Amino acid sequence: MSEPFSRHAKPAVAVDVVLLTVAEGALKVLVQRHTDRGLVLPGGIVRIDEPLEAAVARVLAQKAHLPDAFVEQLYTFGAVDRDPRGRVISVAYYALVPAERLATALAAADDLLLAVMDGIEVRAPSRLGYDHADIVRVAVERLRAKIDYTAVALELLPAEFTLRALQDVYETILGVRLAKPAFRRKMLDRGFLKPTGRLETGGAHRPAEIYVRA
Amino acid sequence: MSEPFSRHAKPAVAVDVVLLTVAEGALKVLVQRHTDRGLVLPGGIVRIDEPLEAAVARVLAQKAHLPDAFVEQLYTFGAVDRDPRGRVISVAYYALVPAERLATALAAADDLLLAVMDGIEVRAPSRLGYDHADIVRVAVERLRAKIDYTAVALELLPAEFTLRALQDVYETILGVRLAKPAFRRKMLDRGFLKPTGRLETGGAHRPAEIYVRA
DNA sequence: CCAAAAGTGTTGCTACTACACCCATGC
DNA sequence: GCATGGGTGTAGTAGCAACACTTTTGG
Repeated sequence: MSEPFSRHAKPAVAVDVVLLTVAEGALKVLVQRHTDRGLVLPGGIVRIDEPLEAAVARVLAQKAHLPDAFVEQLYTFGAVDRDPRGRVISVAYYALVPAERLATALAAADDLLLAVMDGIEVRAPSRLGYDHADIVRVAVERLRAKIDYTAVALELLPAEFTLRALQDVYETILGVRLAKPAFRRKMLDRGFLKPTGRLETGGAHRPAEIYVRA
Repeated sequence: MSEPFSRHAKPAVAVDVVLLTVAEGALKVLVQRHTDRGLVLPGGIVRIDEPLEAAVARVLAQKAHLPDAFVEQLYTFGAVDRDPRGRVISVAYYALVPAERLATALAAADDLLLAVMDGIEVRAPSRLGYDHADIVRVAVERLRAKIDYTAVALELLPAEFTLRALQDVYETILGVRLAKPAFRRKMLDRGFLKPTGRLETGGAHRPAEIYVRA
């Protein structure tokens, strides 16, 4: 692939990934320790012959050992001074993954951790570098908006789940308590879910039915 | 501003603008004649020290003599082969403008014209170059989605307008006929509109009240 | 008075909320 | 049996669509 418009100095193009998951009743973001910038989102420079989605997949595979995940483009951040090293335009993506799928990656890489969200702000353990807190904010706002007219929440759960688990995901993301009967009926009416007929076991109460994605 | 990551070949970054307007009962998009690519969207390369929104404003000012307009980021298109001259990543924006504001620009520049939309596809007078038809499709889908939970439609009308004119804009964009009483009440209940008390004149029928944005 | 379009009132349906209740399990 | 959480039924309400109707202008 040739290099066009080479008379002008060019910005660098990066992708940054906001990988969100729900664990222990909280929304969390995958971040990585950066030597002199504190915590930052996983990301990387887009190669000259690499599609944007391929760059995202590469970042996810390298950093989080995730060969596949739900990924969607979020927004492109292009402020001139967002990176002190020079002009870097970042095409941000967000990814949704069930918490279980991150366990091995977190155990293997000691520079990765899950930062806890407090509403739409990253709270623990510290602020993010660059404009990455802004990017996370936009990602959570997008997720909150999408959650109640699409089935994206299912990306945060394993293949089989109960309605209670799904409701917990909604309540965690939206930061509100929802009424159980209304939630049940809304979800079932939409047709995103399919009952398996099988039941959960182990609780000291009536076992819940197990659902899968329709 | 320095140039980081200069060991690698970099993609060029461009902005492309989908400027939409409603005129003569049709949704139209501003396009420009390109010497060897047919019709294309107005756009330009982002300068090394220029924010993305500034590049958009520059394009709109140069091409359409619009110093200000409603503009929102749409999506970033990064397919490797989308431009045969080389790797160009395009951050697409859409803009909404009342048709009257385009009259002078269209009269002055003979390489600009308004292509007519047929649903979400550009119809007349011919196909667009590059992947610009895809970009327009995404823009119209976004507009259709936003129109019924935000006040963006008002950007397509002059400062003062009647409910009938607003309904025409909705019907044109969505491609459906709407019921007048339902439309009236929905718009008024939302609080986007403010009645002026003044009435339209001239029609051979009861004059309509004039509204402005709330 | 008539045509045309603006604007209103009324009814019925749908969807969501709130609340009360019943069901199945472990202990 | 009791505590716990899963699951259902029902009644009230808010929003929206359909339809019929009234109002105000020009001719």
